[in-house]
Amino acid sequence: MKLSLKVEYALRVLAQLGRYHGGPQLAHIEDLAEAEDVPSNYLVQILNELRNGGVITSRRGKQGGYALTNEPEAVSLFDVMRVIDPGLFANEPSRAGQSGSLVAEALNKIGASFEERAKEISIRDLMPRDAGPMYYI
Amino acid sequence: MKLSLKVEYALRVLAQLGRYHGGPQLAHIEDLAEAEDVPSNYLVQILNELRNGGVITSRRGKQGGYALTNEPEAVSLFDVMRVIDPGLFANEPSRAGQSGSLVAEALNKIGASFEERAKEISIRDLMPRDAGPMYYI
DNA sequence: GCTAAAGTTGAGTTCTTTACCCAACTTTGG
DNA sequence: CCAAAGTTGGGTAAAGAACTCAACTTTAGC
Repeated sequence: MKLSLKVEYALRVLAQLGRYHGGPQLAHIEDLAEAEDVPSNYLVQILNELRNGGVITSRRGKQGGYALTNEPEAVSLFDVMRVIDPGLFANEPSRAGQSGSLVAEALNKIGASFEERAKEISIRDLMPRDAGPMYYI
Repeated sequence: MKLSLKVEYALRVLAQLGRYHGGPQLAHIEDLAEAEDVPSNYLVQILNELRNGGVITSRRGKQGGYALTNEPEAVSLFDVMRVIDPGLFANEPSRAGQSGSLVAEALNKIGASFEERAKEISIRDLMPRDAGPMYYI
């Protein structure tokens, strides 16, 4: 399942934001980058897309940072992938050639079950079970 | 489900070879390319990989051509994808970062159901139901 | 109001992969 | 022997992936 690094990065970072969820502090780019081992310069782009996609919110300035928009259990991997890698779900296979339509139909079936599965897993599932919300005192 | 054109081409051509299956004639590159609307220069490569992967057999010289190695119902889309686009199933997601392993686990689950579905569909499913074997008299 | 710490924006870069093309070679039936 | 087929290996243009960088804006707190 050739998924892009970008998607992996996004999911790891969202899992990390999940740990911050419920706590009083916003997460900083540099902290996220370090905790999840993602190049911070690249992470900037990813966080931007997640914000434009409504998955996270941000605050500028001192005491700024990032947070999940919704509860971790309300955000599926599908939601994230749709924002980060839209081509993953958008593109229809071509129906050219004599067998084009039957092939397209078969590939769509596979794609549908992929999509379905991605909808069943949430950001909550990427967080350690035992950990409650993280408070930094 | 971002699948490569190459995979689509391969499936269309195999569907076409399915139509030849049971008949006395071998399929020629040019005929396959035209029937399934695949660039013949590129198709050469694809057929080569399918042969090296054991999915099809070939004969050289005059009266040469290509044919399926096995019955169409015995070849799954998974078998084809594994040969044409090995990276699709081979690569493990990285476990770096604090959330790496949970993310990898989740992505593997999605990958597994993708793989499973691909195994359930065969070349036979890409052929028109009503058509028996094609005989060219 | 300054200032330093944050996020914001947009452009640029390097590397790999994809989707091809082409020419020279080998095999084989008639 | 020769023409029609597959075989092999090289090459290439365009796109995408994975970053990097610099200049800008916002905001808390003194």
